Amino acid sequence: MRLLVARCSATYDGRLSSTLDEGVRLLMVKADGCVAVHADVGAYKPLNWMNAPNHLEDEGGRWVVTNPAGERLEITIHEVLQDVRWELDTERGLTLDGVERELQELLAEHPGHIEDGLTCVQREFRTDLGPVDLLCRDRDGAAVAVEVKRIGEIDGVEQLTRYLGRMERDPLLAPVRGIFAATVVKPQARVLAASRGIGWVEVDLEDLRDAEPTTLRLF
Amino acid sequence: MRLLVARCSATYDGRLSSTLDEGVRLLMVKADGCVAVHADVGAYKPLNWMNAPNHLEDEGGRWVVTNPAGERLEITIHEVLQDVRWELDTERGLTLDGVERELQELLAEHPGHIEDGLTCVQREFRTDLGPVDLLCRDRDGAAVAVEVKRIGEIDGVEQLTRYLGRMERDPLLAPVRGIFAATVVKPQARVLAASRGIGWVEVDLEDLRDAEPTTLRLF
DNA sequence: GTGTATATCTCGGGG
DNA sequence: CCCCGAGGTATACAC
Repeated sequence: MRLLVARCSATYDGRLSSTLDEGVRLLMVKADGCVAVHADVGAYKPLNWMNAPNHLEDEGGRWVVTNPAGERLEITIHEVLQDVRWELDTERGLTLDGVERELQELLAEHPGHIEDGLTCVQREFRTDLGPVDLLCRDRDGAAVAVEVKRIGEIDGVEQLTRYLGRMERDPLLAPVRGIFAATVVKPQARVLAASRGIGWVEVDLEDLRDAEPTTLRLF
Repeated sequence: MRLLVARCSATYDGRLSSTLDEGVRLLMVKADGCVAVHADVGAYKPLNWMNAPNHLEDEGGRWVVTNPAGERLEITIHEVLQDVRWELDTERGLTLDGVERELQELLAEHPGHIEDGLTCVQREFRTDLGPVDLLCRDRDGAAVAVEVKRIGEIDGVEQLTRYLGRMERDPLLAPVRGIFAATVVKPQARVLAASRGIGWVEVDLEDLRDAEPTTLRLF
């Protein structure tokens, strides 16, 4: 990784255009070639950047970074304050827990937390508009499509609505009810779901984690 | 900005949980207090981070970063390779052109590029599900809701559909036609729009920029 | 490669 | 403060 602290300015032309006024910034070039221009504020997002794969033309006082998509980042370097290189790890070595995936797995294991008497038939049930998170049957054997989110917002209701529209056409499934399951369901999502006859439920991640594995119940 | 190159490991607990194996990484602390752990790959996204506002407890071999939301990032530092501080600019100094905002402004100025004879009544017309980009009238005086996107994808059609549903309830507006305007309209968005009786049109940003300001046409 | 869904998204604006 | 929408979103994954 190359860390260049410099007074610089920049222009970007690609998906849109931007100009960056002269100022002291950090230019970070990673081992994979990606370039980022950081100010001393703004979370982790750089002011300008160019991801790999790209080509960096280092003309000393001017960097021209281009990529196969025809985007172009040009950095003019007015004054160099530091220019160092370090060999860092290129392995991520990062493991995540608690993303939507885990929530979906837990709910597939414990569909009763969504609705009493619900059983899970299939995860990632395919429609031609994308996969439904859970295909279930209720206590009466009727099909129930469940969309799972960590945070339940309006987009998730739209997603479920599209899937339901497709599933209704399948005589083996129809009629299909929809349930929107999330740790939090935002107000607008509740309203939209209700207006479309879609149920919604807030589930507790800790409760799910603490729940007995269903397989053990057989013993 | 503090730039610490170190062999370190980390754990994060907050919106989710993660563990980061030991490795050589860059720890970046910006003037606003935000912390980021960068590997030598992965575009501009850090492996771990904690945005401002937060509190950094630097115990030398261990950093504990906490924030008001109760999130916690703990970094164990096994070996320091570099530890420097620089005063960088905290102004962004960045200007963008060609974002959706500009497209919306240009189309409000030149609604004829959307449909012949169209006039713009209002920008950001409020419905209780959010603002419609442009409220227009066609040559016959009928209301037309226009949703503007740089890239026209399926979500934009869903958005416009929601707004239309609300606007249809307003006797002063109904009936309301919908038009989806974007520099590019993706195939699936075209299909969905068509299936809902929503028109779509691809507009050329360069043409719009080159178009005479309508105010000048009066002279 | 396109299309779709997720993200500790980030960021900005409006009520 | 939350809610909502845009983003050069980035990123992973399926087809």
